[in-house]
Amino acid sequence: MPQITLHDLATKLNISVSTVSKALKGYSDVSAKTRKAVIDLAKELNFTPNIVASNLRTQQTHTIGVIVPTIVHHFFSNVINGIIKEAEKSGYMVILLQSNDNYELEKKQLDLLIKQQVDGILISLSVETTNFEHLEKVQQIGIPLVMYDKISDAIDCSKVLIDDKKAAYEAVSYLIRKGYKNIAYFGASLQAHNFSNRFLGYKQALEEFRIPFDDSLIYICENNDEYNYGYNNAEQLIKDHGFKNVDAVFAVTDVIAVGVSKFFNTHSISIPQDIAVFGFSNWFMSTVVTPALSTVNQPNYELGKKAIEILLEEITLNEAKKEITPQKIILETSLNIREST
Amino acid sequence: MPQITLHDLATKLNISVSTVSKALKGYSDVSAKTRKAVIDLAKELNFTPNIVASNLRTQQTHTIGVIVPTIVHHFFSNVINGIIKEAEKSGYMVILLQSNDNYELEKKQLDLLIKQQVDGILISLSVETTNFEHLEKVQQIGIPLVMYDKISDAIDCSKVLIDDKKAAYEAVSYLIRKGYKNIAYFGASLQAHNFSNRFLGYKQALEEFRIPFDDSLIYICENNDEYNYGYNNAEQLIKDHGFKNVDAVFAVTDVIAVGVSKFFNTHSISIPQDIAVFGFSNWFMSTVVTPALSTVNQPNYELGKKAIEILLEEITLNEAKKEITPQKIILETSLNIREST
DNA sequence: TTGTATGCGTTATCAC
DNA sequence: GTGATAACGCATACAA
Repeated sequence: MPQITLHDLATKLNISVSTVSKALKGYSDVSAKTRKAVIDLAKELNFTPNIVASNLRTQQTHTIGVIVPTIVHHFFSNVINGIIKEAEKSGYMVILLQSNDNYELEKKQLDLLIKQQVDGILISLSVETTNFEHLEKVQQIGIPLVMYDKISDAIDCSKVLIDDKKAAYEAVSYLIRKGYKNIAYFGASLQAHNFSNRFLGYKQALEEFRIPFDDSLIYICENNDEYNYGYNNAEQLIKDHGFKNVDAVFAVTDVIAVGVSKFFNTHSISIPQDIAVFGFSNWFMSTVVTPALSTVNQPNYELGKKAIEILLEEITLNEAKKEITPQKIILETSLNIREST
Repeated sequence: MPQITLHDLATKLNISVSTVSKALKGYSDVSAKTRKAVIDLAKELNFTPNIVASNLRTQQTHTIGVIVPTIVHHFFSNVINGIIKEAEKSGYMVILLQSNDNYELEKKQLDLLIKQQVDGILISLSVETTNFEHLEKVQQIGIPLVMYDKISDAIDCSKVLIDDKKAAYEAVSYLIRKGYKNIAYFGASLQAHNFSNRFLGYKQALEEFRIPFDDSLIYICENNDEYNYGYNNAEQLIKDHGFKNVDAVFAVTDVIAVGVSKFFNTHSISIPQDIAVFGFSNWFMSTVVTPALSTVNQPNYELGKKAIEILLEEITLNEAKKEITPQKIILETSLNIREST
């Protein structure tokens, strides 16, 4: 099944390849008659241009690379969904790579994308990433780069994210206003930009309401097993403080919060009467668990969509050799108050 | 930042482009000395071959296309994960597309992948797909095609899947042996290959144990809102039969089962004392809900991994102009018995 | 308005 | 062992 080429069309019509090319690309300097002839024949023979040849010629691949720490994750899979759908609308294909939150892998994958000559790159950083040379390299080569969710201020590029600090602040403030005073913080690695900001939001709320910060109420999960971390540390929390001296848990992810709830549920500690639980992310499951989880509603599909939109704009600018002005987009979050608080 | 080319290396070394190319590709007819010189210089200048030019020349893109009905789904995101990780190991990049269970979109996306000249395609069919010309087209063009999970026997290509009928049969048999007799079936669209087979498995188990099939115990969800379907039809089930005349629910997905459980939990129907609940797929959440859900354990990462392995084999055969013999791989499932039965 | 010539960077064939 | 040359298919500056 040999593919039809411009050359084939040209010989059949007894005209030159360049005229055929121009006709198909709608250039003005082709007579209406020949244009029609070319287009008709192309349709008849089901001609599709060889995209690889075109790529070589134009130095564009109409392909973008996306790096994500984990695919199997309600938040990220929604982001990916947003990215892919929008990209397709604009005729771009998405190459998806998973860094596994591993710095070395992330670095290697950026190199792969560079070699692949993608037109642009979207990345959410691995937790481990503290060195940014690999990202600078992308920029030096001149490939538009946009970060989403897990970003770093060390790199001057466009970013799409939420205000983690503010979101956490609002959640914890809500708890305090509701009368909760001894609020445990169930966090994840402070090395990660998002989580350290959520921690700051927690502290800010305490400060503002003049509640002393109590270090013994802080629990940090350093690995990825959030559910069990939530479950086990809920147990530890009760051991450490008894359930009379703690009246709420603010968890930085819904999965942690669900783990916490599971422990309380199976140990006759009632939510929210004995202890309230607040999550983060509005995962589908948070409505499903009993009692339904109060949580921070975080836009995920929207985030992916916005990120790719900006990237595509920058790709366009880049191809027109115009200056790119990095922008930082902060998407709105809100609180979903349900039964657990 | 102009990329280094073979030509650059050649002029710097005062040798020809073809020699440089051969040296880098390890051809035997290059003296050890020049080979070393070339390789050293390439390393020094950080030369990376232009992959697009190479693609044009070799007619391979080292890219594979993956079509999935839904990305945001615990099962599929795990499959995707398996695919991507394995592909990367072999130096292949994955272009991911979501059909949204829409036939027209699926067709369009296959065309996109053809145009993109991917070396192979992995597809899980949309529920709507009953016409298979678009898949035949892929085969005619000569692009290796492998189906996973949602397959069709109408196309003669390799397939990787589980035995849905057997899995359902085993689950329902287990329930019957445990003493449950009035087992409701909570299914999804019978148009889908998987679900119709699960239904057959259900019926087979009843037959074998001489339990009469009761049409009024069959509930089918035609849309995608599985959770609410489970919840609402649990309600309907109780209305229709009362909870004395039904003692178990076999749901064809965990999400449905979780919806069912939620209804029972919030209406003082105890699981499994009043009614048992069995799910399908071993979603992470099935361990988390209370009571923990018994379910069919379905390999997901493995399925993706196996599918891409076969595809890569076929790509290799294809490039060597060798015959491809389609194979059908059935992966093993098992039962995870937990608290809900 | 149309055609010619050239280049994108790599690879493969075939002389030398 | 090395190099000149063509080819992959398309796009464009320039000539006619």
